[in-house]
Amino acid sequence: MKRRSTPTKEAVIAVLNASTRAMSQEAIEQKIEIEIDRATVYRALNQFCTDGIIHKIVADDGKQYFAVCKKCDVEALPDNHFHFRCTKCHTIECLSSLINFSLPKAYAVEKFNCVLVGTCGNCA
Amino acid sequence: MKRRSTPTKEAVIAVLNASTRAMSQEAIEQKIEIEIDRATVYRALNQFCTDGIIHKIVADDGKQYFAVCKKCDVEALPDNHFHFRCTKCHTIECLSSLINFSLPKAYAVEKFNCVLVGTCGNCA
DNA sequence: TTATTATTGCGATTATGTTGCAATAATACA
DNA sequence: TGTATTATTGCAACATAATCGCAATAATAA
Ligand SMILES: [Mn+2]
Ligand SMILES: [Mn+2]
Ligand SMILES: [Zn+2]
Ligand SMILES: [Zn+2]
Repeated sequence: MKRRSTPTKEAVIAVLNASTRAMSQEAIEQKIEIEIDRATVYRALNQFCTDGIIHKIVADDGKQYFAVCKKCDVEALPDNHFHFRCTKCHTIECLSSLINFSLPKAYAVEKFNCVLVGTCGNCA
Repeated sequence: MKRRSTPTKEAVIAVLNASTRAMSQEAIEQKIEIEIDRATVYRALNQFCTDGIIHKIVADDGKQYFAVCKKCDVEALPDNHFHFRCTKCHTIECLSSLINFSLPKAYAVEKFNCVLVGTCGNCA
């Protein structure tokens, strides 16, 4: 499907680009000046995911978080890094440390969803 | 709170003990002979988690999975291992490989929620 | 300027999990 | 054994996160 540039999509990606953290739909909506419907934000986010512009993390709080994560595009597999969720300031960030793992024979990994949970440096 | 032994709780833990995989509430309910309400199953599962008998994984499909995971009780931190979710047979299993990670200064990890997603040996 | 169709807002819907409450039943103990 | 205590249960209602259908709107190409 062909893509169109719209104020909504520009606003969403602008917020993510300006953030050092992964953000939930709710957090994104709060940062955006204009009013955008929840469903529309999700549609934009899912589209960006499909297009490989951002990636999605599902955290242990059951929510989806989205991040641009500029560092990880050199990796063979997408999202091959840990994330850290701070239970105090309720943020998620992409860590630079790559994921080391070993698998039983014949297992094949396609993607990662790895979150470390605790207290971040700011909140320590 | 004092615990009581009931047919429901026995059934739930029996299913998990008999399984090599982590299971969702839905999967557990299907394995149990008797009819048990959804809320009751969740209450049993949450109680077992509180008591440290089982542990919970939130996968990238947004669902909670529960497993006994006998291997991990020697670890300092709970749940310090990867999980593997097979997108073909819709199961999650605890892997034996421990999680190696490095953190920025002053960060403190309290728990893990790490899932590798792909195709398992059976489905390869 | 016009036609095409991607995008949007809105409401409804799905999916997963939790909670309040009265009825039930497991346990302790007289 | 019989009784009191209260953990547990089933049911319905609720909560939250995310998706979907559809008609209206607007970005793009011709
Ligand atoms: Mn990331
Ligand atoms: Mn496990
Ligand atoms: Zn923090
Ligand atoms: Zn499989």
